[in-house]
Amino acid sequence: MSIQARRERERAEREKLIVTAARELAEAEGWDAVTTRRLAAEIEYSQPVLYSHFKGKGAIMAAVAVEGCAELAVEMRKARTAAAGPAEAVADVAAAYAEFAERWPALYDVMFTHAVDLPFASPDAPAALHEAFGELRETVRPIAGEDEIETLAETFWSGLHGLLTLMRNGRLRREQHEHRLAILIRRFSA
Amino acid sequence: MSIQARRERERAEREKLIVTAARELAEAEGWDAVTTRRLAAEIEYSQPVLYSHFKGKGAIMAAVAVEGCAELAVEMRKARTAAAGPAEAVADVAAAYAEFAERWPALYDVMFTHAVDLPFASPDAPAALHEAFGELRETVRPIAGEDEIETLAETFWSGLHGLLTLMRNGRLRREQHEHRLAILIRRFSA
DNA sequence: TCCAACTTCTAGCAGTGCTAGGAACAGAAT
DNA sequence: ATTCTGTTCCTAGCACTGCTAGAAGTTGGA
Repeated sequence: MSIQARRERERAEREKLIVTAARELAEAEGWDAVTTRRLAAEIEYSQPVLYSHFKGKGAIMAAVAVEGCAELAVEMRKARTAAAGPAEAVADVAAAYAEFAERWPALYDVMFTHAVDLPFASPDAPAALHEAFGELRETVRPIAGEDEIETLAETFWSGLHGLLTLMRNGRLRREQHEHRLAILIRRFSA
Repeated sequence: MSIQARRERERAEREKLIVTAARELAEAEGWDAVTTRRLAAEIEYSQPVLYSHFKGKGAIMAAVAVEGCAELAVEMRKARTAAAGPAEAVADVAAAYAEFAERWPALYDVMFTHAVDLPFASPDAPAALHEAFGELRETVRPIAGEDEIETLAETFWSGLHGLLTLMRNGRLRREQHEHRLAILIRRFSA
């Protein structure tokens, strides 16, 4: 029994290692650099080992995405609970979201831009996804007015997401980022 | 002279053919299906011909993106000039934008999601890009309040872009689309 | 008819995600 | 101590990608 337990533990560690290596490599050199060969070399195993853990490269990316969602949820929760009031919470959570996306662009991409096949807006989405969205929902709850909360949260999220993605791929003037963020927050807090 | 003119004309036609074929293939089967081999077969020439017109696949995608921007600009202008007033213009242009993105998802992707290397938020961006953004700018001008118009346009655009992209890759509940659009418009028209 | 210039194609490179089949290893049984 | 058995792992290879060098073909003018 014990030796099988050790094996399973080691397997789990290696799986974690794969996800971490993929994430770090993506963050350092972009997702294009994350090839199965390169990733295999990074974890010092051969390619087929990856496929004994994950169905394919997409599944590895999905695992990274889920990890990212969990961390984003933590960041937003910290911002929300530390805020002085509802209006400040909106601003602080938005800032936390933007900082997260700016600090981990590759991670952010795989979470919300790349087409990883994960159930998202549905009950059987991974818990981390629900947690992250839940933070947004709780943040906008006090400023909902007559709007349906869940839908408002989706809309506010879209605003943030649009700002970040369009800026990151060069569609928006970078130096206006803070101004745009302020406009979005003001228009949603009113 | 004349025969050289004919050759240049034929070359231009073939270039147009490449762009059109790429666009149609992408729209029919997604950008993953747009390989240089497939595209070459579609236009009934060999692969290297593509490279005599464009620097690479990325340049072909960029050409499709520019074409898309021009069409989007036309759609938005129609919506804006036909609107009864400033508030209606915002709603109608937003709707036109959303409909465009929904009708041509692959085209929309290459315009604003894929990392085609085109200058965007800069003076030397293609004219079509300026026209499209100009429509957004003119639309929000009357509702700017104390916000800087260009920056407000960027922010409103981000909202629309976020709504469309997050919905299209499954991050948002599709059936709430109209509600989210209404919330965005209301929050920006106020 | 020959030539020069241009156009277009064939064939190939190095890289991708993924997988079949065999080698090497472990622990258990003799 | 040795053989057996089942698992783990790697080598080698598939069909594909974007891209390109160099050969083959075509064209219009001398």
